[in-house]
Amino acid sequence: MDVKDLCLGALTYGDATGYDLKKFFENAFGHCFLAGYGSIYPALAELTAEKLVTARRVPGQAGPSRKLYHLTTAGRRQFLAQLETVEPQHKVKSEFLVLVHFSHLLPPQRLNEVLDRHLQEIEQKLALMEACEPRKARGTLPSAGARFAFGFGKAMMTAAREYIRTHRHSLISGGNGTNPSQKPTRLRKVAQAVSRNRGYPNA
Amino acid sequence: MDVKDLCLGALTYGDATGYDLKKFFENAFGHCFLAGYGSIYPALAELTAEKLVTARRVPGQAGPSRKLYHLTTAGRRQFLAQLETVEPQHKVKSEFLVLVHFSHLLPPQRLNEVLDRHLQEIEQKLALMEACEPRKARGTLPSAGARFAFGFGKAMMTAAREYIRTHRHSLISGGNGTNPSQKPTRLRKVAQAVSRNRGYPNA
DNA sequence: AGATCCATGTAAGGCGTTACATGATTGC
DNA sequence: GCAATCATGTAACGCCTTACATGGATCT
Repeated sequence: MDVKDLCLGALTYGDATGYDLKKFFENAFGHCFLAGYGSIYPALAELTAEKLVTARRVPGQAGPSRKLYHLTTAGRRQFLAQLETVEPQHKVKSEFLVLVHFSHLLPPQRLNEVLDRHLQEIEQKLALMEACEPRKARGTLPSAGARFAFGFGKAMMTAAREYIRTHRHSLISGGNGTNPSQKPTRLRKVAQAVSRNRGYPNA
Repeated sequence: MDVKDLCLGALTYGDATGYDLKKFFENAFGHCFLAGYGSIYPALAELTAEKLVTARRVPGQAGPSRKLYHLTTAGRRQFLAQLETVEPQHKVKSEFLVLVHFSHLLPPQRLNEVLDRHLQEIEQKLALMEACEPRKARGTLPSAGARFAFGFGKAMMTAAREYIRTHRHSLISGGNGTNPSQKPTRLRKVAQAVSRNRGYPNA
């Protein structure tokens, strides 16, 4: 599932410009799938070439010349097929957690900054989601799926916030800083602690 | 923060081979930062060229010829500097949530499969984490940071599981399938519902 | 008048993923 | 003997990110 598919999906809700799509992605998928203009416009060009969408120029109007994209029947069919065949992955890439993992190598002040900033970001995103909540916002997205995905995001962020709030003390109390007085952990032991790992592909 | 940095970080725990590093990443960062051999070996080669690590061949021994990597002083210094300067991001890319968002376009059976499989995966990862829990596993990683990062991952997965369990009914009850009887949502309206979006970069 | 929004694109580069290639050793 | 584990690497490809380039319209 790439940006092209996401565009097809978004266009099931109606015609839109590349610019609209970006905004839509921020509102509807901000917590689970971001895409920038640098991905969207090339994606739309390819989709047009594949006849999965059609482009219609809308010159007059307010603002600069726009290009309204429209989902074709083939495009809709392809999207539905895609939905049935992709294996739904859920990946987290968190430099934040890596940093925290190594908090014993961090100056306490920096650690606090990192923690505070992360809490702030969570608060911010939560507020943003609140603002375009499916049920009450104008231009509602009423589908049960949209509500579920939204609620999921909110649940995750709330849980993250709670965890940080209730556990951050454990990071600061355990006298850290530049103190190298711990008996070194052997990496190889840790690596082999759990042998047969089903669940992680090679590559 | 890329795979190179992660390797430096792991090597603060002691010397290791590329193979060990992969295992270590799975155990310690499986829930927040995965890396495959295709990233790790090139990363180690570059780090060696930059003199941030040194490689020592260990020929005899059991198994094939191994290369033990060792963090140099410069490497350690660079890692510490990195920890202080990187901005800690936390990104989620979830095709799962996208799929669920569009559940009204999915056959109910497929939806259930997707949900069940995701629950299964959560359960699996939870079990895996349980197995290499910092406190009780051999080769313990005793740092408060490691415990925090671990607990965070567990909290997220538990929250996800609970959310899916308690809300999945809302996806199935609302008669979906191939029923196109809803008044169409205008995408442009949704896109513009929340205007000034602080928090998402352009690009 | 200046900032911000609307709007569309291109180009290079970065980084990771996937697939391929190889081979010894250990356990069943 | 066969499968799995240990072990190291390469090469191509894919996809996104970042930066650049441009310009009218609206709001303050």
